[in-house]
This record gives sequence, C-alpha cells and structure tokens, in this order.
Amino acid sequence: MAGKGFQTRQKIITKALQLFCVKGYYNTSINDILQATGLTKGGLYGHFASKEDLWYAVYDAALGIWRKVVFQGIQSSADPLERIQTLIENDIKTKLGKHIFEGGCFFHSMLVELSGQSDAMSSHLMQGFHQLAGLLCAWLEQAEQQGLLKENLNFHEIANYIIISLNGAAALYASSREPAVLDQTVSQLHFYIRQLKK
Amino acid sequence: MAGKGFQTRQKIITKALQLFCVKGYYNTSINDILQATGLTKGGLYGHFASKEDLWYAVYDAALGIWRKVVFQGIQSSADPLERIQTLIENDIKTKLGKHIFEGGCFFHSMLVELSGQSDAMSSHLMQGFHQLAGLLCAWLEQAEQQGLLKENLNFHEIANYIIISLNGAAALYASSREPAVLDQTVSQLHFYIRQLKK
DNA sequence: ATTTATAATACGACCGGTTGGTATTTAATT
DNA sequence: AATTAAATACCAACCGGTCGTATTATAAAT
Repeated sequence: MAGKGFQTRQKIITKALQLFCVKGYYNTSINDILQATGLTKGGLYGHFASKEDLWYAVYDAALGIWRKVVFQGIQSSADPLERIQTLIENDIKTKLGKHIFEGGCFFHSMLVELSGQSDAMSSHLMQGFHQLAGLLCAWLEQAEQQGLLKENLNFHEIANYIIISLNGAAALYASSREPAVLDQTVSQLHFYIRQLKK
Repeated sequence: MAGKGFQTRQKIITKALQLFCVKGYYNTSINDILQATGLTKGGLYGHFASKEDLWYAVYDAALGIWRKVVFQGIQSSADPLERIQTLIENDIKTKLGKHIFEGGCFFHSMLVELSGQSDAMSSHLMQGFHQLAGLLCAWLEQAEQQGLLKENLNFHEIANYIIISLNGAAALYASSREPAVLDQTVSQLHFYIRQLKK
C-alpha cells in the first residue's frame, strides 16, 4: 500500500512547509519547491491545482504537527491552569526552541505575511487562533468552577493576551535566534498566570 | 528651495512605505511603486540604486514617524514608569489603532518577512529593537534609583517582554482588525507594569 | 533682460531571467 | 490493457534593473 502518489504528495507538502516557513509564501516560488522535491512542474501540478491549493494542504499538515507538539503531557494534569502552563511551555520551548518549523512559526509568519493580501487564507489562519482562544477560555472556566481563580476575570481577554505573547515571542525569536527570548517569555507568562490564582 | 528632486524622492519613500506595510517587501514590485507614484522606471532608479537601497530609506522614514508618534507626551512626565506606560499606549493606541502605518506595523511586518532572508536588513531591524530595549532598561533603572521598584527585578527581561507583547499585538491586530486586541494588550501591560512597583 | 551653458530630473524602450500555470507525452504500476 | 505518476516542452505575464535620450530648471555670461 502507501501509494507512491501519496508519498510524493506528502513530500511536496513537507518541503513546501519548510520553504514557506523560511522564505515566506510569496517569496517561495514553485521552482523552489520543484528543486526541493526533485519533481518537475507537471509532476507537482498533478497533485495540487494551484499554489494556494498547496498552501491549504500545508496548513493542515502544520496544524497536525503543532497539535502533536503542543498537547504533549496535557492529558495527565487535572488542573486546568497547569494545562495552560504546559501548553505555553510546549509552544515556546519545543515548537520555537526545538525549531519544529525551521525558520519560525508557520502560523505566525503566515498571519503577518498574508494579512491584507488574501482574505480567505488570512481568515483561515485567524479561525485557528480563535479556536485556540476558545480552548484556553474553556480551561479558564473549568478552573473557575474548581474555585481556583480570582473573581471577575475576563477569560477572553486573558486568552487573547496569552496568544498575543506567544506570537510576539515567535516574531522576535525568528529574527534574533536568542534563546533568552524564549526563557523570558515563558517565565513572564508563568508569572502572569500565577497572578490569576486565588 | 525644496528641490523638485527631493520632493519626488519623498513621494517615492512615502508610497513605498505604504506598499511595504500592506503588501510586504517581496510582494511589492517596483511596478507597484511606479504606479503609486506615477513615475517610470528610469525616474525611480535615478533616486535609488536598488529596491534594497530604497528599503533602507523607507526604514529611516518609518523610524522618524514612529518616534514622533511614540514619544508624544513623554517629556512631561517625571516618573519613568509613567513614561513607559505612555510609550506603550502611544505604540498601541496610536501607531496601531490610528493606522499610522496602513496595513500593520512596518517594523514588525518587516521583522517577520525578512528574518532568514536578508541578514543585513534583519539585523538593521533588530538593532532598532535593541535600542528600544535599552531605552526601556534605562527608564527602569531610573525608576529603581527613585526607589519605585521591587527588589531583584531583571530589567532586560522586562524590557524584552514588553517589546514582545507589542509585537504580538501588532501581529494579531493586523489580521483581525479587532480593536479589542489593542485595548486588551494595553490593559494587560499596564497591569503588568503596576506589579513592578514597590 | 536675454541668451547660453550646465546640470538635475524624468522618460520609456529594452534586457535576461523568472513567475505561476497548462497541454502533451512518456514511463511505470497494476 | 488500463490507470496512474512523472517528465518535457511551452506559454504569456511579470520580475528587478540598465541605459540612452528628452525635458526641465538653474545659474552664468552677455
């Protein structure tokens, strides 16, 4: 089984993901992808109708990778706030620190590059961030039901601010490659979350 | 005086700044700039040796604009922490909220797009962020000398984290255009700074 | 004041190379 | 023999950049 066509398709997606992360979407040409895969134009366009079509496939692959990284060791903790702390640490220390996406975070890079360029792709990305915000909100509500949190907290605001911080770290680490950026962000965000506790 | 050539040069820089912010550097073609300015190729290349050369001129212009926006009403406050709060509010509520750079923050967009692409341009941008971090550090030290701060704070870490948050807000606001992003970031950062006080 | 010399400024055709995308043909599996 | 996958060849449009020329503004010389 496995299908040779399927394997080729996977290879295209993997290489395109790398290139989009390193060079960006617009600055990655189809020729770049052909060179990376060893294919030719006809070979590639047999699998994807367009460059944009390929991007959506790359997005799905990136989402799968991100989920695998970021939800590691989360099931084990019953405390919702601990789950948030772990998610943050996975996102920064592993996703960014271990260079899961070479050259930077796929989602953040694409968010910046595509904003104002492609409404469809942009809102596709924003949907993902909204989902994440929703998850964080749900965990915060769980924590509240367990009586762990201070009163009158705005869960939506907190969730958004966490996501903003994660994106800021992605931006500065991509350029500086300074590990201190990661440590500092994790440390400050952990402090921030601790302040929410009763 | 004023020189017609100088005026044309300024117009090129202004339009290129807009286009770089909205479309990005690589996705903005020389033709886009020609169309926006009404010039022709020869006319433009009489002022700038290359697209990259133009970018550096645009950077300088953007820096001037940013400084004018972000240092507004700062001289007046003797309290260094108040200066930091004002700078944050100017950066987010004015620079982002009033769309001083159409389409997003020039510096953040370029930081993301150029990282890994052009070491020269990237480090030019990073230098700017380091300078800002240095300024924030200096203000924090002033605050310490005035006995305003808690003990054993890592000023470098704090300064970096503020810059990270500002960049994260730029990323998410550029895509979402949701004013709540701005309000939430300002509110959370102000809270954060308040926690530093004795 | 008028003419003349000298720059500054802008024009637009043109270059080699690359872009995303298509149609057709060949090779390999089944 | 039939189906799938990849290779080849090709396209019009566009890319950043060059260069010789026309135009305009300025200042000097008359």
